[in-house]
Amino acid sequence: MSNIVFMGTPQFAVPILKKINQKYKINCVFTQPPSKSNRGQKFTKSSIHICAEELNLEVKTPKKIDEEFEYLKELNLDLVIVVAYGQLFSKKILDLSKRGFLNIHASLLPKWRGAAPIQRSILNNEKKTGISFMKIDEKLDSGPVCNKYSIDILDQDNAEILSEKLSYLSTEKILENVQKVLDGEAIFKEQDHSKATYAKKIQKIEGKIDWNNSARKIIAQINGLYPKPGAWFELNNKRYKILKAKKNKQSATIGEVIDEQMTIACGENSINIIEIQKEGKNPQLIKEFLLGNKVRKGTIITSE
RNA sequence: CGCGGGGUGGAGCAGCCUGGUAGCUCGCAAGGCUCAUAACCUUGAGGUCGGCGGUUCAAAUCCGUCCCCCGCAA
Repeated sequence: MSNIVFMGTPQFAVPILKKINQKYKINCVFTQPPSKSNRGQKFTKSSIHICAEELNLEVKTPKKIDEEFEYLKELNLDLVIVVAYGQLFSKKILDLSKRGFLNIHASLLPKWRGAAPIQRSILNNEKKTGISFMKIDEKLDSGPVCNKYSIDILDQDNAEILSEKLSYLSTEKILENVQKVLDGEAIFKEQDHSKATYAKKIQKIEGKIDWNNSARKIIAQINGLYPKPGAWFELNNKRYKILKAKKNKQSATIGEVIDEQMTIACGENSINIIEIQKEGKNPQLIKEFLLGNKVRKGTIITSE
């Protein structure tokens, strides 16, 4: 019986944890500590935290992983599996596991190392992305890779859908990779560091739509930032988040509402809004939205 | 106690400030027009105005309280 610890935090990692739990005994699950968040500043547990409790697994939530050095050492670890945990590891910690720390990263490394690979790949209008199984070293997503699996990015893919697809792909491939690593049969190859690019954390301001951009770019922005933080604009001091949209060939003055369906002109072409959310309201299909919100043809939406 | 918006027929909203016959855009049903229609015309059904309590001759509207949804911020 191997000693395995799982470390992860967001929803993306949940199906993967469940899958591993089906086959292996997991000694403990590490995740980020509950933080004050959301409306009313309530303490919120991470998705993995909740899942681990449901699976009756032991949960540890150190602010800094080093706090649990002794605990991890006692476990006499064979393998640590890391999926979007959110902390870097020191050499001291990494040396505690015989087979190292196996990480799933949601990009085709060395491309898009870092925090937001899924969003960045869509924002950048890329055609494909994927997942990489790699061994963690001290630097950010720079360790050697043993397997990569790619997937096409479709026009209708937004960050949520793509995340689900990649998460699903990960669950399909996780067991065979874990087994190989445990058996010492996995072959890890050094990344080509000269080709590394970084997927910086998403900042909320990136969601603000600049209508001078092309429709293509704006749609990438809408899809890449769905559902959070979302791409938005302001009109009459209210914030409107565009959840789904598609490209339209018409063009007009930048930011102009071209028709009664709220098609909005961009720097190049225009976009048809499919789903929209006004601040304080639930998301609505554009048809429903327009029944109660009159946005007249000819209105100019500024990017200020 | 982080800031704020909202809960009104099946859907989306207005009305609330300045209490006094419940309205709009749709949907639905029936009929009409039409070669025909998602178009147009006529008629109709459908609402304890989130719950409870208070003020008042009278509360969707004012006051209190509770429940639920959401945006921002972190």
